[in-house]
Amino acid sequence: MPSKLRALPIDIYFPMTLVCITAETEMTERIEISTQQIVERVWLSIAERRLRPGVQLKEEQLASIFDVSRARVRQALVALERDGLVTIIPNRGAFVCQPSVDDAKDVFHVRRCVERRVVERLCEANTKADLTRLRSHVAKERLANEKDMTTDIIKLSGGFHLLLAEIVGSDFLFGTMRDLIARTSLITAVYRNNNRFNCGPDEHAEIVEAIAKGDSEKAIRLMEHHLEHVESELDLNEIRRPSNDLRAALAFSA
Amino acid sequence: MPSKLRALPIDIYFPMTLVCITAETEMTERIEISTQQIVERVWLSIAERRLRPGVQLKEEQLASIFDVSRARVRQALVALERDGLVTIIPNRGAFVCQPSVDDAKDVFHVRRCVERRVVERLCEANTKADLTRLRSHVAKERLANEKDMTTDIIKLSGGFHLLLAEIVGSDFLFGTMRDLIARTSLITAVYRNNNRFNCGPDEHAEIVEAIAKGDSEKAIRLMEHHLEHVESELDLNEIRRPSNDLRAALAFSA
DNA sequence: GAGGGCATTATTGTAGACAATAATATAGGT
DNA sequence: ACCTATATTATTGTCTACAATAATGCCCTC
Repeated sequence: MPSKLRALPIDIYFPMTLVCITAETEMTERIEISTQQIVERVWLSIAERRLRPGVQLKEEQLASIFDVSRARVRQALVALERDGLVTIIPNRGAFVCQPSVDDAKDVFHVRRCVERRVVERLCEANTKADLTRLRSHVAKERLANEKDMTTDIIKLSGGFHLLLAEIVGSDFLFGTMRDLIARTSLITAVYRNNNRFNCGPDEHAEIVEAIAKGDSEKAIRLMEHHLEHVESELDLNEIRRPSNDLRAALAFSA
Repeated sequence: MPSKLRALPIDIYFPMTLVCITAETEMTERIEISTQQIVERVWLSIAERRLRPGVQLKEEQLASIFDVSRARVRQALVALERDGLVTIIPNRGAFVCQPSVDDAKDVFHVRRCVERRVVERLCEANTKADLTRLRSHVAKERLANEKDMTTDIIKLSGGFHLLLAEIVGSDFLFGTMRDLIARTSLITAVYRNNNRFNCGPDEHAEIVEAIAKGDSEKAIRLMEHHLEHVESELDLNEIRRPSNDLRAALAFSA
């Protein structure tokens, strides 16, 4: 939410490699992992549905998995709680949130409201550079979809909406979108009724072109339709059983 | 933002007494102060303008002032950073944020957008109990204003907007409003050009009555006018010099 | 006298040990 | 056999000491 966030490229928020060992150094030499990186790794694991709602994130377990101190894990958990992805119960621990059906509707309602405004502002004012960024992003999404790279698909489809907010230029809106997308990921992870992750690149492409033409009315309609589409793919009855294999869930998917 | 927040009464977020020693117990007996309480105390100090932007919040200093361990202070600082009130620079420390003029405009823009929607929804659906709560809140504001109780005025004037969001019933909106109000407090603390704190109770009362009548158009107009009024009282040129007397700033104002 | 490098100091960051708490298993009584 | 009280265990919460880092002041050189 603070300005420093927006200054960084989108990819920083969704890094793929986290515990990486450079080829030059010995295997024994380990790269320190930051709090933010722990947050993002858990974020991704939740979004990819490897970490199920209700699972307890035990501090010591996480500490040993990431090979950091418990203190840093604690910080990361506090941050995740603020993002609405985990719930911390005092003296009990941190658990992956189990968003209710009402929570889901709430999030989608706010998204409709906020993204409508985002698209509106974007139609009023946008540069060629903005459109280039958007189109290149959609192209990346297409590629990821074709190659069936799940991790990338998740990162990029959320990233599209984040990119829209970033281009608008409001730090606060950007932060809000970030929150909303994190929650949406959790919600789709819990309730989605098919194998598609979030939203497809085609609908994104249409929105971009509407923005390019400055057709505010059409862009808003497309965005609303797009969000309704995502919401409609949810099955709001099924409740899934959580598994507790943390290590497997946090492992690399590739 | 999580649901448990909304369940609590508003006052929990703005407690007056923090380090309190009950009359029955010995003075030596000290009541443990929680992380949340540290957050709120700093929050209030910033809102009351006793803690100026740019001031460094040194961990050890805070720890000794509140008589808690540094670990707990650290947690509080992380939380405050999430609220956008302080900036943490690694290996340097935590500083009270210095919102730029652009930040200020950004926050007010989003507030106009969000609160417009809140009022709109409130006009569509509200119960007698809701209106009673709102009116009684405004009454409290009036009282605080008459008696010139600065701390209460700050708490309550922010609390009014928070209450609106709470009644709407969206957890996410509520969380967003909480963020916005925290930032607004900081902004008005830095840039306001007179001695009035935030917004007066009269404009709030008008808004409540418009909602009571279900006059959505008027309510929205009043809210927009109200926010413009608050914004217009800001002097966006003056830059004030920060002082470093932490202990005095965190002391009770009364 | 000014600028740059070095030692000192202040502050944050980390780790590990300990205390407090809640969940679980166990034994005893009805 | 089942419920309850107690002991055990697992987990979180907290504190203290130490390491790493950045800012400050000093001295030396040009």
